[in-house]
Amino acid sequence: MDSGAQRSARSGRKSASGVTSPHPDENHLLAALPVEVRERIFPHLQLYPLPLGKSLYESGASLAHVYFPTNAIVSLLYVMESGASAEISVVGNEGLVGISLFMGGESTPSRAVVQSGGHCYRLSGQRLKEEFNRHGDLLVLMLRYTQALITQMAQTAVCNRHHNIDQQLCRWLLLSLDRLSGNNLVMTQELIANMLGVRREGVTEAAGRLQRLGAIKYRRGNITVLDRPALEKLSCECYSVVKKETDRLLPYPQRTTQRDTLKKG
Amino acid sequence: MDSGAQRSARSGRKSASGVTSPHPDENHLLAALPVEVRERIFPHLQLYPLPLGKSLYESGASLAHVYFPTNAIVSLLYVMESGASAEISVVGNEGLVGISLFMGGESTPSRAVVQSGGHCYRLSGQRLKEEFNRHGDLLVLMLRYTQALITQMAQTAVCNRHHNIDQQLCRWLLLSLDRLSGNNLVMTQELIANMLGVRREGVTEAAGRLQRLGAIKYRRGNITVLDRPALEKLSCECYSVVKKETDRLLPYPQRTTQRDTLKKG
DNA sequence: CCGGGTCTGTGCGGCATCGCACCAAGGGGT
DNA sequence: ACCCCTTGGTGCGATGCCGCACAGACCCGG
Repeated sequence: MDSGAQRSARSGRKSASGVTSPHPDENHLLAALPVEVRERIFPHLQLYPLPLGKSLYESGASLAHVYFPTNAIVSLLYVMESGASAEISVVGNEGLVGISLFMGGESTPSRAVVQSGGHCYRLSGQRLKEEFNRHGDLLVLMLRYTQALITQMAQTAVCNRHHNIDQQLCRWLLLSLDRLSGNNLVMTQELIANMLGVRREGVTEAAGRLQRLGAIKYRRGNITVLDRPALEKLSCECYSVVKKETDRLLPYPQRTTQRDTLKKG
Repeated sequence: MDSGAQRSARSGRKSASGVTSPHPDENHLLAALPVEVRERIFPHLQLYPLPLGKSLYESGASLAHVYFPTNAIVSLLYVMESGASAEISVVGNEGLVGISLFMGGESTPSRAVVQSGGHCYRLSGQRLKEEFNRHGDLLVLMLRYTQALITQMAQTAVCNRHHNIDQQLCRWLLLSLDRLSGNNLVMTQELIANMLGVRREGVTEAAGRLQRLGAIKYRRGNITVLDRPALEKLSCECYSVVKKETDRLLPYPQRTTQRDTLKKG
Protein backbone atom coordinates (compact mmCIF):
# COMPACT_ATOMS: atom_id res chain seq x y z
CA MET A 1 0.00 0.00 0.00
CA ASP A 2 2.55 2.50 1.09
CA SER A 3 4.83 1.83 -1.82
CA GLY A 4 1.97 2.42 -4.23
CA ALA A 5 1.07 5.54 -2.39
CA GLN A 6 4.59 6.81 -2.64
CA ARG A 7 4.69 6.15 -6.30
CA SER A 8 1.45 8.02 -6.75
CA ALA A 9 2.37 10.94 -4.61
CA ARG A 10 5.72 11.39 -6.21
CA SER A 11 4.74 10.66 -9.76
CA GLY A 12 5.21 13.30 -12.39
CA ARG A 13 2.48 15.67 -13.21
CA LYS A 14 2.07 15.48 -16.92
CA SER A 15 2.28 12.38 -19.03
CA ALA A 16 3.98 12.42 -22.41
CA SER A 17 0.64 13.02 -24.08
CA GLY A 18 0.17 16.20 -22.09
CA VAL A 19 -2.81 14.86 -20.17
CA THR A 20 -2.75 16.00 -16.57
CA SER A 21 -2.14 13.19 -14.12
CA PRO A 22 -2.76 13.62 -10.42
CA HIS A 23 -0.30 15.34 -8.15
CA PRO A 24 -0.87 16.18 -4.50
CA ASP A 25 -0.14 19.83 -5.14
CA GLU A 26 -3.36 20.07 -7.09
CA ASN A 27 -4.94 20.23 -3.69
CA HIS A 28 -4.33 23.70 -2.36
CA LEU A 29 -3.95 22.65 1.24
CA LEU A 30 -1.32 20.07 0.42
CA ALA A 31 0.39 22.54 -1.85
CA ALA A 32 0.53 25.12 0.90
CA LEU A 33 2.46 22.93 3.33
CA PRO A 34 6.06 23.87 4.00
CA VAL A 35 8.80 21.48 2.96
CA GLU A 36 9.37 19.65 6.23
CA VAL A 37 5.71 18.83 6.65
CA ARG A 38 5.47 17.74 3.05
CA GLU A 39 8.36 15.38 3.49
CA ARG A 40 6.73 13.75 6.47
CA ILE A 41 3.27 13.54 5.01
CA PHE A 42 3.51 13.01 1.27
CA PRO A 43 4.93 9.49 1.52
CA HIS A 44 1.75 8.47 3.28
CA LEU A 45 -0.67 9.95 0.81
CA GLN A 46 -2.63 7.47 -1.23
CA LEU A 47 -4.11 8.35 -4.56
CA TYR A 48 -7.73 7.40 -4.20
CA PRO A 49 -10.55 7.39 -6.76
CA LEU A 50 -13.74 9.30 -6.08
CA PRO A 51 -16.46 8.01 -8.42
CA LEU A 52 -19.69 9.96 -8.66
CA GLY A 53 -22.06 9.17 -5.82
CA LYS A 54 -19.52 7.56 -3.53
CA SER A 55 -19.97 8.28 0.13
CA LEU A 56 -16.82 9.18 2.07
CA TYR A 57 -18.52 9.07 5.41
CA GLU A 58 -21.99 8.55 6.79
CA SER A 59 -23.78 10.46 9.48
CA GLY A 60 -22.31 9.64 12.87
CA ALA A 61 -19.75 7.17 11.56
CA SER A 62 -16.14 7.33 12.68
CA LEU A 63 -13.60 8.37 10.12
CA ALA A 64 -10.48 6.44 9.29
CA HIS A 65 -9.07 8.87 6.72
CA VAL A 66 -9.15 12.42 5.56
CA TYR A 67 -9.48 13.13 1.86
CA PHE A 68 -7.81 15.87 -0.13
CA PRO A 69 -9.66 16.21 -3.46
CA THR A 70 -7.71 17.15 -6.55
CA ASN A 71 -10.13 17.19 -9.46
CA ALA A 72 -13.24 15.94 -7.67
CA ILE A 73 -15.97 17.74 -5.76
CA VAL A 74 -17.48 16.41 -2.55
CA SER A 75 -20.65 17.70 -0.97
CA LEU A 76 -21.28 17.71 2.74
CA LEU A 77 -24.91 16.75 2.82
CA TYR A 78 -27.49 16.47 5.52
CA VAL A 79 -30.23 13.94 4.90
CA MET A 80 -33.34 14.39 6.99
CA GLU A 81 -35.57 11.76 8.51
CA SER A 82 -38.04 12.41 5.71
CA GLY A 83 -35.39 11.66 3.12
CA ALA A 84 -35.14 15.26 1.95
CA SER A 85 -31.61 16.60 1.80
CA ALA A 86 -29.66 19.81 1.81
CA GLU A 87 -26.08 20.57 1.02
CA ILE A 88 -24.23 22.14 3.91
CA SER A 89 -21.06 22.98 2.05
CA VAL A 90 -18.88 21.82 -0.76
CA VAL A 91 -15.26 20.68 -0.79
CA GLY A 92 -12.94 20.57 -3.77
CA ASN A 93 -9.26 21.05 -4.37
CA GLU A 94 -9.25 23.99 -1.97
CA GLY A 95 -9.93 21.83 1.06
CA LEU A 96 -10.28 18.49 2.69
CA VAL A 97 -13.04 16.12 3.77
CA GLY A 98 -13.05 14.95 7.36
CA ILE A 99 -12.39 17.89 9.65
CA SER A 100 -14.12 16.12 12.53
CA LEU A 101 -11.06 13.89 12.70
CA PHE A 102 -8.87 16.67 13.96
CA MET A 103 -11.57 18.81 15.51
CA GLY A 104 -12.01 16.09 18.06
CA GLY A 105 -15.48 14.76 17.44
CA GLU A 106 -14.45 11.89 15.16
CA SER A 107 -17.85 12.03 13.48
CA THR A 108 -20.51 14.50 12.36
CA PRO A 109 -24.25 14.22 11.72
CA SER A 110 -23.81 14.66 7.96
CA ARG A 111 -22.74 12.66 4.93
CA ALA A 112 -19.99 13.38 2.44
CA VAL A 113 -20.97 12.44 -1.10
CA VAL A 114 -19.00 12.76 -4.32
CA GLN A 115 -20.83 15.20 -6.51
CA SER A 116 -18.34 15.31 -9.35
CA GLY A 117 -16.10 12.33 -9.94
CA GLY A 118 -12.33 12.44 -9.90
CA HIS A 119 -9.51 11.67 -7.55
CA CYS A 120 -8.21 12.66 -4.18
CA TYR A 121 -5.31 11.86 -1.92
CA ARG A 122 -6.23 10.25 1.29
CA LEU A 123 -4.30 10.12 4.51
CA SER A 124 -4.93 7.91 7.49
CA GLY A 125 -6.46 9.65 10.44
CA GLN A 126 -3.64 8.46 12.63
CA ARG A 127 -0.97 10.03 10.42
CA LEU A 128 -2.90 13.25 10.24
CA LYS A 129 -3.32 13.41 13.98
CA GLU A 130 0.35 12.73 14.53
CA GLU A 131 1.22 15.67 12.37
CA PHE A 132 -1.59 17.75 13.83
CA ASN A 133 -0.29 17.12 17.33
CA ARG A 134 3.08 18.51 16.43
CA HIS A 135 1.21 21.81 16.56
CA GLY A 136 3.00 23.20 13.57
CA ASP A 137 2.02 24.63 10.23
CA LEU A 138 -0.43 21.86 9.48
CA LEU A 139 -2.53 22.70 12.51
CA VAL A 140 -2.64 26.35 11.57
CA LEU A 141 -3.57 25.54 8.01
CA MET A 142 -6.30 23.07 8.99
CA LEU A 143 -7.85 25.56 11.35
CA ARG A 144 -7.85 28.33 8.80
CA TYR A 145 -9.46 26.02 6.30
CA THR A 146 -12.05 25.05 8.89
CA GLN A 147 -12.92 28.67 9.34
CA ALA A 148 -13.40 29.04 5.61
CA LEU A 149 -15.68 26.03 5.72
CA ILE A 150 -17.63 27.60 8.56
CA THR A 151 -18.13 30.71 6.45
CA GLN A 152 -19.52 28.61 3.69
CA MET A 153 -21.95 26.85 6.00
CA ALA A 154 -23.11 30.11 7.48
CA GLN A 155 -23.69 31.55 4.05
CA THR A 156 -25.58 28.44 3.01
CA ALA A 157 -27.93 29.03 5.91
CA VAL A 158 -28.46 32.65 4.88
CA CYS A 159 -28.93 31.74 1.24
CA ASN A 160 -31.48 29.06 2.07
CA ARG A 161 -33.46 31.59 3.99
CA HIS A 162 -33.48 34.58 1.71
CA HIS A 163 -32.62 33.79 -1.90
CA ASN A 164 -34.62 32.24 -4.68
CA ILE A 165 -33.73 29.19 -6.71
CA ASP A 166 -32.25 31.19 -9.58
CA GLN A 167 -29.79 32.93 -7.31
CA GLN A 168 -28.93 29.78 -5.48
CA LEU A 169 -28.36 27.90 -8.69
CA CYS A 170 -25.94 30.56 -9.83
CA ARG A 171 -24.10 30.45 -6.54
CA TRP A 172 -23.91 26.69 -6.72
CA LEU A 173 -22.66 26.61 -10.29
CA LEU A 174 -19.98 29.13 -9.45
CA LEU A 175 -18.85 27.26 -6.37
CA SER A 176 -18.58 24.09 -8.44
CA LEU A 177 -16.84 25.84 -11.28
CA ASP A 178 -14.21 27.25 -8.94
CA ARG A 179 -13.28 23.72 -7.96
CA LEU A 180 -12.85 22.32 -11.44
CA SER A 181 -10.81 23.27 -14.42
CA GLY A 182 -12.66 24.21 -17.57
CA ASN A 183 -16.19 25.51 -17.83
CA ASN A 184 -18.01 22.23 -18.04
CA LEU A 185 -20.00 20.49 -15.33
CA VAL A 186 -21.26 16.93 -15.55
CA MET A 187 -24.34 16.68 -13.39
CA THR A 188 -28.05 16.11 -13.69
CA GLN A 189 -30.71 18.54 -12.59
CA GLU A 190 -31.91 15.92 -10.17
CA LEU A 191 -28.52 15.96 -8.45
CA ILE A 192 -28.48 19.73 -8.24
CA ALA A 193 -31.99 19.71 -6.82
CA ASN A 194 -30.91 17.32 -4.07
CA MET A 195 -28.01 19.57 -3.23
CA LEU A 196 -30.03 22.76 -3.10
CA GLY A 197 -32.83 20.95 -1.32
CA VAL A 198 -35.46 21.97 -3.88
CA ARG A 199 -37.64 20.24 -6.46
CA ARG A 200 -36.08 18.96 -9.62
CA GLU A 201 -38.63 20.97 -11.61
CA GLY A 202 -37.50 24.10 -9.88
CA VAL A 203 -33.98 23.53 -11.13
CA THR A 204 -35.31 22.81 -14.62
CA GLU A 205 -37.03 26.15 -14.74
CA ALA A 206 -34.14 28.09 -13.28
CA ALA A 207 -31.68 26.42 -15.63
CA GLY A 208 -34.03 27.13 -18.53
CA ARG A 209 -34.03 30.81 -17.66
CA LEU A 210 -30.24 30.86 -17.42
CA GLN A 211 -30.05 29.13 -20.78
CA ARG A 212 -32.41 31.61 -22.42
CA LEU A 213 -30.17 34.37 -21.11
CA GLY A 214 -27.22 32.68 -22.76
CA ALA A 215 -25.37 32.21 -19.51
CA ILE A 216 -25.22 28.43 -19.72
CA LYS A 217 -25.88 25.63 -22.16
CA TYR A 218 -27.64 22.56 -20.87
CA ARG A 219 -27.39 19.20 -22.55
CA ARG A 220 -28.60 16.12 -20.71
CA GLY A 221 -26.43 15.95 -17.65
CA ASN A 222 -23.89 18.35 -19.00
CA ILE A 223 -23.74 22.04 -18.25
CA THR A 224 -21.44 24.37 -20.12
CA VAL A 225 -20.95 27.80 -18.66
CA LEU A 226 -20.92 30.29 -21.51
CA ASP A 227 -20.98 33.57 -19.61
CA ARG A 228 -19.46 33.40 -16.19
CA PRO A 229 -19.75 37.12 -15.47
CA ALA A 230 -23.47 36.85 -16.11
CA LEU A 231 -23.72 34.08 -13.53
CA GLU A 232 -21.86 36.21 -11.04
CA LYS A 233 -24.22 39.07 -11.67
CA LEU A 234 -27.29 36.90 -11.27
CA SER A 235 -25.97 35.20 -8.16
CA CYS A 236 -26.72 36.49 -4.70
CA GLU A 237 -24.02 38.05 -2.57
CA CYS A 238 -23.48 34.69 -0.87
CA TYR A 239 -21.11 33.47 -3.54
CA SER A 240 -18.76 36.41 -3.34
CA VAL A 241 -18.81 36.46 0.44
CA VAL A 242 -17.67 32.86 0.54
CA LYS A 243 -15.16 33.35 -2.25
CA LYS A 244 -13.57 36.42 -0.70
CA GLU A 245 -13.38 34.87 2.72
CA THR A 246 -11.85 31.67 1.37
CA ASP A 247 -9.26 33.65 -0.54
CA ARG A 248 -8.50 35.73 2.51
CA LEU A 249 -8.10 32.76 4.81
CA LEU A 250 -6.29 30.53 2.36
CA PRO A 251 -4.24 32.58 -0.06
CA TYR A 252 -3.38 30.29 -2.90
CA PRO A 253 0.25 29.27 -2.54
CA GLN A 254 2.92 29.80 -5.13
CA ARG A 255 2.59 26.34 -6.59
CA THR A 256 5.53 26.44 -8.98
CA THR A 257 7.81 27.40 -6.12
CA GLN A 258 6.38 24.60 -4.06
CA ARG A 259 6.93 22.13 -6.86
CA ASP A 260 10.49 23.22 -7.24
CA THR A 261 11.04 22.85 -3.54
CA LEU A 262 9.69 19.35 -3.70
CA LYS A 263 11.97 18.43 -6.57
CA LYS A 264 14.98 19.82 -4.77
CA GLY A 265 14.09 17.94 -1.57
CA MET B 1 -8.39 46.47 35.33
CA ASP B 2 -6.70 43.23 36.16
CA SER B 3 -7.27 43.57 39.87
CA GLY B 4 -10.95 44.07 39.30
CA ALA B 5 -10.98 41.11 37.02
CA GLN B 6 -9.37 38.94 39.63
CA ARG B 7 -11.84 39.97 42.22
CA SER B 8 -14.70 39.13 39.90
CA ALA B 9 -13.36 35.81 38.83
CA ARG B 10 -12.68 34.65 42.32
CA SER B 11 -15.73 36.08 43.98
CA GLY B 12 -18.17 33.81 45.71
CA ARG B 13 -21.10 32.40 43.91
CA LYS B 14 -24.07 33.14 46.11
CA SER B 15 -24.65 36.27 48.07
CA ALA B 16 -26.19 36.14 51.49
CA SER B 17 -29.61 36.83 50.03
CA GLY B 18 -29.38 33.68 47.96
CA VAL B 19 -29.29 35.56 44.68
CA THR B 20 -26.85 33.99 42.25
CA SER B 21 -23.90 36.19 41.44
CA PRO B 22 -21.62 35.47 38.51
CA HIS B 23 -18.93 32.86 38.61
CA PRO B 24 -16.78 31.73 35.67
CA ASP B 25 -17.88 28.15 36.16
CA GLU B 26 -21.33 29.08 35.01
CA ASN B 27 -19.79 28.94 31.60
CA HIS B 28 -19.42 25.30 30.73
CA LEU B 29 -16.21 25.71 28.79
CA LEU B 30 -14.50 27.53 31.62
CA ALA B 31 -15.85 25.00 34.06
CA ALA B 32 -14.43 22.15 32.03
CA LEU B 33 -10.86 23.36 32.17
CA PRO B 34 -8.44 21.38 34.29
CA VAL B 35 -6.88 23.02 37.31
CA GLU B 36 -3.58 24.18 35.85
CA VAL B 37 -5.26 25.93 32.95
CA ARG B 38 -7.79 27.51 35.27
CA GLU B 39 -5.05 28.88 37.45
CA ARG B 40 -3.36 30.49 34.50
CA ILE B 41 -6.49 31.86 32.89
CA PHE B 42 -8.97 32.77 35.59
CA PRO B 43 -6.94 35.70 36.96
CA HIS B 44 -7.26 37.34 33.56
CA LEU B 45 -10.99 36.93 33.17
CA GLN B 46 -12.99 40.11 33.37
CA LEU B 47 -16.62 40.10 34.32
CA TYR B 48 -18.28 41.99 31.53
CA PRO B 49 -21.89 43.13 31.10
CA LEU B 50 -23.85 42.12 28.02
CA PRO B 51 -26.87 44.40 27.67
CA LEU B 52 -29.55 43.48 25.16
CA GLY B 53 -28.65 44.53 21.67
CA LYS B 54 -24.95 45.07 22.28
CA SER B 55 -22.69 44.01 19.44
CA LEU B 56 -19.61 42.03 20.41
CA TYR B 57 -18.11 42.18 16.97
CA GLU B 58 -19.02 43.47 13.56
CA SER B 59 -18.65 41.80 10.22
CA GLY B 60 -14.99 41.75 9.20
CA ALA B 61 -13.73 43.53 12.28
CA SER B 62 -10.75 42.21 14.22
CA LEU B 63 -11.42 40.85 17.65
CA ALA B 64 -9.61 41.91 20.77
CA HIS B 65 -11.35 39.54 23.19
CA VAL B 66 -13.26 36.34 23.43
CA TYR B 67 -16.42 36.25 25.50
CA PHE B 68 -17.66 33.41 27.69
CA PRO B 69 -21.35 34.06 28.45
CA THR B 70 -22.74 33.01 31.80
CA ASN B 71 -26.39 34.04 31.88
CA ALA B 72 -26.58 35.88 28.56
CA ILE B 73 -27.32 34.67 25.04
CA VAL B 74 -25.47 35.94 21.99
CA SER B 75 -26.59 35.39 18.42
CA LEU B 76 -24.20 35.08 15.53
CA LEU B 77 -26.06 37.00 12.90
CA TYR B 78 -25.52 37.63 9.23
CA VAL B 79 -26.94 40.89 7.93
CA MET B 80 -27.36 41.06 4.17
CA GLU B 81 -26.84 43.98 1.87
CA SER B 82 -30.61 44.41 1.77
CA GLY B 83 -30.71 44.71 5.54
CA ALA B 84 -32.46 41.39 6.03
CA SER B 85 -30.82 39.14 8.57
CA ALA B 86 -30.54 35.55 9.61
CA GLU B 87 -29.17 33.92 12.70
CA ILE B 88 -26.33 31.53 12.00
CA SER B 89 -26.04 30.10 15.46
CA VAL B 90 -26.49 30.95 19.07
CA VAL B 91 -24.02 31.02 21.94
CA GLY B 92 -24.79 30.86 25.63
CA ASN B 93 -23.15 29.46 28.70
CA GLU B 94 -22.18 26.34 26.76
CA GLY B 95 -19.74 28.19 24.55
CA LEU B 96 -17.78 31.28 23.66
CA VAL B 97 -17.99 34.14 21.21
CA GLY B 98 -15.00 34.80 19.00
CA ILE B 99 -13.71 31.51 17.62
CA SER B 100 -12.12 33.30 14.69
CA LEU B 101 -9.51 34.56 17.13
CA PHE B 102 -8.02 31.13 17.59
CA MET B 103 -9.12 29.65 14.28
CA GLY B 104 -6.71 32.03 12.64
CA GLY B 105 -8.90 34.35 10.62
CA GLU B 106 -9.16 37.08 13.26
CA SER B 107 -12.52 38.12 11.80
CA THR B 108 -15.65 36.68 10.23
CA PRO B 109 -18.31 38.07 7.91
CA SER B 110 -20.98 37.99 10.63
CA ARG B 111 -22.02 40.00 13.66
CA ALA B 112 -22.42 38.88 17.26
CA VAL B 113 -25.40 40.50 18.95
CA VAL B 114 -26.68 40.07 22.48
CA GLN B 115 -30.10 38.55 22.25
CA SER B 116 -30.75 38.11 25.93
CA GLY B 117 -29.01 40.38 28.39
CA GLY B 118 -26.72 39.23 31.16
CA HIS B 119 -23.04 38.85 31.81
CA CYS B 120 -20.02 37.12 30.45
CA TYR B 121 -16.37 36.76 31.25
CA ARG B 122 -14.08 38.14 28.68
CA LEU B 123 -10.47 37.30 28.03
CA SER B 124 -8.02 39.20 25.89
CA GLY B 125 -7.22 37.58 22.60
CA GLN B 126 -3.56 37.62 23.43
CA ARG B 127 -4.03 35.68 26.66
CA LEU B 128 -6.25 33.19 24.91
CA LYS B 129 -3.75 32.67 22.13
CA GLU B 130 -0.92 32.21 24.61
CA GLU B 131 -2.83 29.44 26.29
CA PHE B 132 -4.04 28.07 22.96
CA ASN B 133 -0.46 27.85 21.73
CA ARG B 134 0.52 25.69 24.63
CA HIS B 135 -1.45 23.08 22.73
CA GLY B 136 -2.96 21.63 25.83
CA ASP B 137 -6.45 20.98 27.09
CA LEU B 138 -7.70 24.41 26.14
CA LEU B 139 -6.96 23.80 22.48
CA VAL B 140 -8.75 20.47 22.53
CA LEU B 141 -11.75 21.99 24.27
CA MET B 142 -11.98 24.96 21.93
CA LEU B 143 -11.85 22.72 18.90
CA ARG B 144 -14.54 20.43 20.20
CA TYR B 145 -16.72 23.41 20.93
CA THR B 146 -16.08 24.72 17.44
CA GLN B 147 -17.28 21.45 16.02
CA ALA B 148 -20.46 21.73 18.05
CA LEU B 149 -20.91 25.22 16.67
CA ILE B 150 -20.41 23.89 13.15
CA THR B 151 -23.15 21.36 13.75
CA GLN B 152 -25.47 24.12 14.80
CA MET B 153 -24.72 26.16 11.71
CA ALA B 154 -25.22 23.19 9.44
CA GLN B 155 -28.53 22.44 11.06
CA THR B 156 -29.58 26.05 10.73
CA ALA B 157 -29.00 25.76 7.00
CA VAL B 158 -31.10 22.61 6.82
CA CYS B 159 -33.85 24.08 8.95
CA ASN B 160 -34.01 27.22 6.87
CA ARG B 161 -34.49 25.13 3.79
CA HIS B 162 -37.04 22.59 4.88
CA HIS B 163 -38.98 23.56 7.97
CA ASN B 164 -41.83 25.95 8.51
CA ILE B 165 -41.96 28.85 10.89
CA ASP B 166 -43.77 26.92 13.61
CA GLN B 167 -41.08 24.29 13.74
CA GLN B 168 -38.30 26.80 13.61
CA LEU B 169 -39.83 28.85 16.37
CA CYS B 170 -39.97 25.78 18.58
CA ARG B 171 -36.38 24.94 17.80
CA TRP B 172 -35.33 28.48 18.55
CA LEU B 173 -37.22 28.68 21.84
CA LEU B 174 -35.68 25.42 22.97
CA LEU B 175 -32.17 26.48 22.04
CA SER B 176 -32.66 29.69 23.99
CA LEU B 177 -34.23 27.91 26.93
CA ASP B 178 -31.28 25.54 27.18
CA ARG B 179 -29.00 28.50 27.68
CA LEU B 180 -30.96 30.16 30.46
CA SER B 181 -32.23 29.07 33.81
CA GLY B 182 -35.95 29.10 34.36
CA ASN B 183 -38.64 28.87 31.72
CA ASN B 184 -39.01 32.51 30.94
CA LEU B 185 -37.69 34.40 27.91
CA VAL B 186 -37.63 38.16 27.59
CA MET B 187 -37.80 39.00 23.92
CA THR B 188 -40.10 40.61 21.40
CA GLN B 189 -41.56 38.88 18.38
CA GLU B 190 -39.74 41.40 16.25
CA LEU B 191 -36.42 40.21 17.66
CA ILE B 192 -37.29 36.58 17.06
CA ALA B 193 -38.35 37.41 13.51
CA ASN B 194 -34.98 39.01 12.83
CA MET B 195 -33.22 35.95 14.16
CA LEU B 196 -35.24 33.49 12.15
CA GLY B 197 -35.09 35.76 9.12
CA VAL B 198 -38.88 35.85 8.70
CA ARG B 199 -41.63 38.45 9.00
CA ARG B 200 -42.68 39.63 12.40
CA GLU B 201 -46.27 38.70 11.56
CA GLY B 202 -45.18 35.17 10.82
CA VAL B 203 -43.83 34.89 14.35
CA THR B 204 -47.02 36.39 15.74
CA GLU B 205 -49.09 33.72 14.08
CA ALA B 206 -46.79 30.86 15.02
CA ALA B 207 -46.61 32.07 18.61
CA GLY B 208 -50.38 32.41 18.65
CA ARG B 209 -50.76 28.80 17.59
CA LEU B 210 -48.32 27.66 20.26
CA GLN B 211 -50.22 29.66 22.82
CA ARG B 212 -53.56 28.18 21.79
CA LEU B 213 -52.00 24.75 22.24
CA GLY B 214 -50.99 25.75 25.75
CA ALA B 215 -47.29 25.26 25.06
CA ILE B 216 -46.33 28.84 25.83
CA LYS B 217 -47.78 32.00 27.28
CA TYR B 218 -46.99 35.24 25.52
CA ARG B 219 -47.22 38.60 27.23
CA ARG B 220 -45.68 41.62 25.54
CA GLY B 221 -42.04 40.79 25.20
CA ASN B 222 -42.18 37.97 27.66
CA ILE B 223 -42.56 34.31 26.81
CA THR B 224 -43.19 31.70 29.44
CA VAL B 225 -42.78 28.11 28.41
CA LEU B 226 -45.57 26.10 29.95
CA ASP B 227 -45.10 22.76 28.25
CA ARG B 228 -41.60 22.06 27.16
CA PRO B 229 -42.26 18.50 26.00
CA ALA B 230 -44.92 19.89 23.67
CA LEU B 231 -42.37 22.27 22.17
CA GLU B 232 -39.98 19.42 21.65
CA LYS B 233 -42.66 17.43 19.92
CA LEU B 234 -43.61 20.31 17.66
CA SER B 235 -40.02 21.17 16.84
CA CYS B 236 -38.26 19.71 13.86
CA GLU B 237 -35.47 17.20 14.27
CA CYS B 238 -32.95 20.01 14.02
CA TYR B 239 -33.16 20.85 17.68
CA SER B 240 -32.43 17.38 18.92
CA VAL B 241 -29.64 16.85 16.40
CA VAL B 242 -27.87 19.94 17.68
CA LYS B 243 -28.57 19.13 21.31
CA LYS B 244 -27.33 15.57 21.08
CA GLU B 245 -24.22 16.54 19.19
CA THR B 246 -23.41 19.33 21.63
CA ASP B 247 -23.83 16.97 24.56
CA ARG B 248 -21.67 14.38 22.86
CA LEU B 249 -18.88 16.81 22.05
CA LEU B 250 -18.99 18.75 25.30
CA PRO B 251 -20.13 16.55 28.14
CA TYR B 252 -21.05 18.85 30.96
CA PRO B 253 -18.31 18.72 33.57
CA GLN B 254 -18.81 17.83 37.20
CA ARG B 255 -19.07 21.39 38.39
CA THR B 256 -19.02 20.77 42.11
CA THR B 257 -15.81 18.82 41.73
CA GLN B 258 -14.39 21.63 39.68
CA ARG B 259 -15.40 24.16 42.28
CA ASP B 260 -13.79 22.15 45.01
CA THR B 261 -10.65 21.89 42.98
CA LEU B 262 -10.58 25.62 42.56
CA LYS B 263 -11.00 26.19 46.25
CA LYS B 264 -8.25 23.78 47.09
CA GLY B 265 -5.93 25.40 44.52
C1' DC C 1 -55.09 59.94 34.46
C1' DC C 2 -53.88 60.65 29.99
C1' DG C 3 -50.94 60.49 25.77
C1' DG C 4 -47.59 58.48 22.81
C1' DG C 5 -44.69 54.89 21.62
C1' DT C 6 -43.94 50.05 21.47
C1' DC C 7 -45.61 45.60 20.81
C1' DT C 8 -49.03 42.35 19.06
C1' DG C 9 -53.03 40.72 16.21
C1' DT C 10 -55.49 40.45 11.72
C1' DG C 11 -56.79 40.80 6.90
C1' DC C 12 -55.75 40.82 1.99
C1' DG C 13 -53.55 40.19 -2.52
C1' DG C 14 -49.27 38.51 -4.56
C1' DC C 15 -45.66 35.29 -5.42
C1' DA C 16 -42.40 31.51 -5.14
C1' DT C 17 -42.23 26.97 -4.40
C1' DC C 18 -44.37 22.48 -3.81
C1' DG C 19 -46.49 18.01 -5.13
C1' DC C 20 -48.20 15.54 -8.68
C1' DA C 21 -49.00 13.90 -13.26
C1' DC C 22 -47.55 13.38 -17.64
C1' DC C 23 -45.05 13.82 -21.92
C1' DA C 24 -40.81 14.49 -24.85
C1' DA C 25 -36.34 13.78 -25.87
C1' DG C 26 -31.88 11.73 -25.61
C1' DG C 27 -28.81 7.87 -25.77
C1' DG C 28 -26.84 3.47 -24.41
C1' DG C 29 -27.29 -1.52 -24.72
C1' DT C 30 -28.74 -5.79 -27.08
C1' DA D 1 -32.40 -0.59 -35.48
C1' DC D 2 -34.97 -0.88 -31.77
C1' DC D 3 -36.28 -0.47 -26.99
C1' DC D 4 -36.13 1.20 -22.59
C1' DC D 5 -34.48 3.92 -19.02
C1' DT D 6 -32.81 8.09 -17.66
C1' DT D 7 -33.20 12.88 -17.98
C1' DG D 8 -35.52 17.13 -18.90
C1' DG D 9 -39.79 20.11 -19.89
C1' DT D 10 -44.59 21.61 -18.81
C1' DG D 11 -49.04 22.41 -16.65
C1' DC D 12 -52.06 22.41 -12.84
C1' DG D 13 -53.94 23.53 -8.07
C1' DA D 14 -52.37 23.96 -3.28
C1' DT D 15 -49.77 26.19 0.20
C1' DG D 16 -46.80 28.88 2.95
C1' DC D 17 -44.70 33.03 3.30
C1' DC D 18 -44.28 37.94 1.99
C1' DG D 19 -45.42 42.99 1.90
C1' DC D 20 -48.45 46.17 3.31
C1' DA D 21 -51.91 48.41 5.96
C1' DC D 22 -54.12 49.15 10.06
C1' DA D 23 -56.29 48.37 14.55
C1' DG D 24 -56.02 47.06 19.31
C1' DA D 25 -53.41 46.24 23.52
C1' DC D 26 -50.10 47.32 26.67
C1' DC D 27 -46.99 50.24 29.30
C1' DC D 28 -44.27 54.04 30.78
C1' DG D 29 -43.74 58.78 31.85
C1' DG D 30 -45.52 63.24 32.55
